Amino acid sequence: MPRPDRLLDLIRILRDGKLHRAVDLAEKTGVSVRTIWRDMGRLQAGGVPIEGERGIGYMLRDPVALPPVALSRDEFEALRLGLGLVASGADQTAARAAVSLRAKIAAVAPTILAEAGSDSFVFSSAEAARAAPHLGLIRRAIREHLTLSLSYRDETGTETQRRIRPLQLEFWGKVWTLLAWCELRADFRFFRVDMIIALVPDGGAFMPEPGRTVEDYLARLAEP
Amino acid sequence: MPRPDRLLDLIRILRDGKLHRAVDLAEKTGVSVRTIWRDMGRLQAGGVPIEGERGIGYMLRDPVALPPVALSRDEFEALRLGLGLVASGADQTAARAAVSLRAKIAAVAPTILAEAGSDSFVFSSAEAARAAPHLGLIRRAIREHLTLSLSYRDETGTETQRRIRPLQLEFWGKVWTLLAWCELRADFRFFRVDMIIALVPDGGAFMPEPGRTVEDYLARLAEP
DNA sequence: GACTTACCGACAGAATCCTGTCAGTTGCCG
DNA sequence: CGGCAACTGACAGGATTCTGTCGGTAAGTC
Repeated sequence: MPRPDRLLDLIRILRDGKLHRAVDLAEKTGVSVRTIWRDMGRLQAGGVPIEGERGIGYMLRDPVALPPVALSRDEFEALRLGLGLVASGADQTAARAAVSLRAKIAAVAPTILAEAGSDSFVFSSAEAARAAPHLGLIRRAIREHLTLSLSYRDETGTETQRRIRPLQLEFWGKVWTLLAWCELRADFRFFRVDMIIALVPDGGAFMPEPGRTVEDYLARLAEP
Repeated sequence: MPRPDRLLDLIRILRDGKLHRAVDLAEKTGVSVRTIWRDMGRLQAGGVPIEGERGIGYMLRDPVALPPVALSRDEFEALRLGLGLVASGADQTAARAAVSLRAKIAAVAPTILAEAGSDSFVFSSAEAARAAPHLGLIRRAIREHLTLSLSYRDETGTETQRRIRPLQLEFWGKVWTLLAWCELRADFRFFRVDMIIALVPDGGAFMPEPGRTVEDYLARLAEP
């Protein structure tokens, strides 16, 4: 298994919030304990809040990432105006939060925009931008157990058509991935949402079946 | 020059908005044209909006990145409340923008948060979070030509103290970098803002000097 | 103090990536 | 149609990264 895939699987395993020993993670992923230590170092350096303790093991503190949004100048002004209104409102908690958020937004506004006078922001991640049009449908399909017809271009450029049962959306700080049961391959598959060419409901729905749910996938990761 | 550094320099060169031929970029960076084509493919795959045209050359469409912000649940609610107020206000332009932004934010809210009920967002980029405390001071120093005393840990873990003249902040979708004139080395240097240990005004200021400005640095990149 | 587990650097070998070269195709412009 | 320049795949060689092994330290728990 290539390293990038293993790193993602390690995060998925750790997301259960439980304690894990390196020796167990090594066994699950088929590498040595030394490599797991290197991997953990790599993930921690990359910002994943993993806590390791000698004599104890590893645990993941719950990370939640808000992907960046694209704002037009009007939207940005509306945001500032709205926060101004809340900041001067009667609700003290909301007012303090609005002040705090306004300060944070001011702190991160991009230098290029501020100085170049550009009229619009763009996604910091092109992948998140490309994924955005599909997220709503995917969420609804997951919620309502709808099957979707997917036109997909994988990383080698190969295009395929398939019918999928969407199970779980994940955001990795830059790209969205969709865990789905793929009927073409009769197995779980991960799809980069930004690499979806077309995605439409195909009129079908599915009942969660034993062996084909998120829990089944995670159980597969969890088994020795 | 290692590839990652070359990729950043290519972006810096292309940011002038002018047309560039691969053969010229190759000459500037000391690699073959084939490598420049590979580099361009890599940058485009990574979301940098470079346009290449046969018989013409390369040009960069202006990218602007809004880095993600950290929001507490209260802040997120204040944001939604504020946008709600603006959306129902008299200013039609602001109202439409608020509606639009609210939809965008709803579209990108992370799955984990929405479903897990977590109480806080975190930066999607740990580097951006670590950089945040320094950005305000750096911007002011750039604007007001203040010298700063910098305590810095480089990528090998080595700590140094230096006096710098901040010139330009750049955001690369995950990390902030600061271009400065470094008085210790008497040359331009790039600093990862998230790797700054401490940064304080040292009471000094500087007048822009020939040979030590952003324009001088860019001119150095631009020369054959 | 023993046990448990994280963590590290050094080394050798395997695997992967990068680069330059080469021959070729593709598309824009005049 | 020719000139220009982007763009591609294949190949060989060099550079870099990854991995496992080994001997070791550090820290938490009981």
